[in-house]
Amino acid sequence: MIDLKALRDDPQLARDSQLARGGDPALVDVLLNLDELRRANLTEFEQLRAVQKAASRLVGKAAPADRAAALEYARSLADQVRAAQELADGAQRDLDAVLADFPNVVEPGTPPGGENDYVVLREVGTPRDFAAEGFDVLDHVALGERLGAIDTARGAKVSGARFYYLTGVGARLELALLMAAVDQAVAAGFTPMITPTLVKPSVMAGTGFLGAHADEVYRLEADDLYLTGTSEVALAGYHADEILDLSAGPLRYAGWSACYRREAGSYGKDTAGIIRVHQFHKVEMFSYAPVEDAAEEHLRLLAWEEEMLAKVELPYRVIDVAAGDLGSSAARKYDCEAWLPSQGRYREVTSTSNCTTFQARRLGTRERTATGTRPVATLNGTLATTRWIVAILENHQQADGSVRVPEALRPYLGGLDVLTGR
RNA sequence: GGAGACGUCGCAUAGUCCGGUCUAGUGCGCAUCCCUGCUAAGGAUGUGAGGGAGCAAUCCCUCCGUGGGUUCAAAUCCCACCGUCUCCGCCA
Repeated sequence: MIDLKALRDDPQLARDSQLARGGDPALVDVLLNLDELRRANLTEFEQLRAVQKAASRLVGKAAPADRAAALEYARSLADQVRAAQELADGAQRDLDAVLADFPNVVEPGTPPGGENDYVVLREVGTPRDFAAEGFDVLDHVALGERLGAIDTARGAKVSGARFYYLTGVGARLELALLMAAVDQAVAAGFTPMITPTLVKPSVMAGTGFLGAHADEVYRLEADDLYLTGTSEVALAGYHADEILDLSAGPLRYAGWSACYRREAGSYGKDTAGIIRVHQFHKVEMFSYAPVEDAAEEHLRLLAWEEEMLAKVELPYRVIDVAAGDLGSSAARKYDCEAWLPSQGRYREVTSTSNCTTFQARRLGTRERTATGTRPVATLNGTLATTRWIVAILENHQQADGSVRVPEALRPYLGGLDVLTGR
């Protein structure tokens, strides 16, 4: 939900945002009109209601002789009050309906346009020249098979397409990677969390995942619960309806969870291997920050992501995602994309979003300030996921089909420095 | 799954039977000030959230788990739901 007061103060900002996203700027004026109507109706209702309350109290206090007259007067007001209330409620509903679908206002400076209009901020590390090294690149599917690390065939047998087993060193590599991520987060001051992956509709809606991409989400009809695609949802819901004290700086959580995605509409994309799957694991950073600090915190999250990528020694680039590709809750998003030798291109391995107050308004997460309370900013960013295994296997493969383990992960693999088949 | 108890403005509680004086009381905690001269005690005032009017003091509306209903009037009566706790059963 966006900030209506800010919208009143500077509607142009929201119009520009809509243009950058490829949305309809006229929607801003629809919102303003609905808001004005709502406030007028509410004032009307409140005035009538005050009269009614006074009249009702009079009935209770009236002397027996006056009681009948007082009662008659009080009764005569009831219909008007009811009508005014319905008007006010209706205006509120109309406003909420439009507001619910209105995406966050993008941060000034965000590249306009759609999926392909991202701006590359930097490239870090150099992709290996496998031709110069004298061997052909294997993709992660082949490597996973050789190493006995990934079993997609049996994943499909048991659960269907886009499911997989991590086996042997594959399983160990994932645990090592995620543990390394948790440890890095803890060292940086994050509170580690293992979160619920089934959440209520209110939490799912509050985080903005039931907007345009609602069909991406698994829903358990019988229980009216949603399977989350990221621990961001549970971490955002954690402080719902709470008033936080952020005077000592942002609250930071590192969530570890399984993640579930329907991948509807991605038929034919990344069908092989484990790049795009229905279930995976992720360590996610999540920050609650004062709005003034949000942009700065966003860059810190990005820096922690890059620190983690450096640990696993992957070449990557950082992109500033264009407004139209942001998703409804984000005001800005940076992705890190690791180089995939088998595809000869960069693929997303992290994503960090500044949601400003969009989620906090819906979830009722505020902070106390000298003058009262106000919504906080929420931010999230990937620290490691199952998909990283793809990049690690491919980038660190050796001529004999074995895979070198990045040094930072070796302690988590009992000192193992090379993954070999068996 | 079965039985019972309970959900009130930070925490703890009063209020609910019998609707109006609840415009939600009290204690603790907290804040400011006063007194005191000091690892004490006492006193005064204030102290939930959201929305709105006003330069301001201040005032108005909504919220007593959630949503409906009855009524001139609901914390209080009715219905449904959610949650918590205790005991039992079943299962990791």
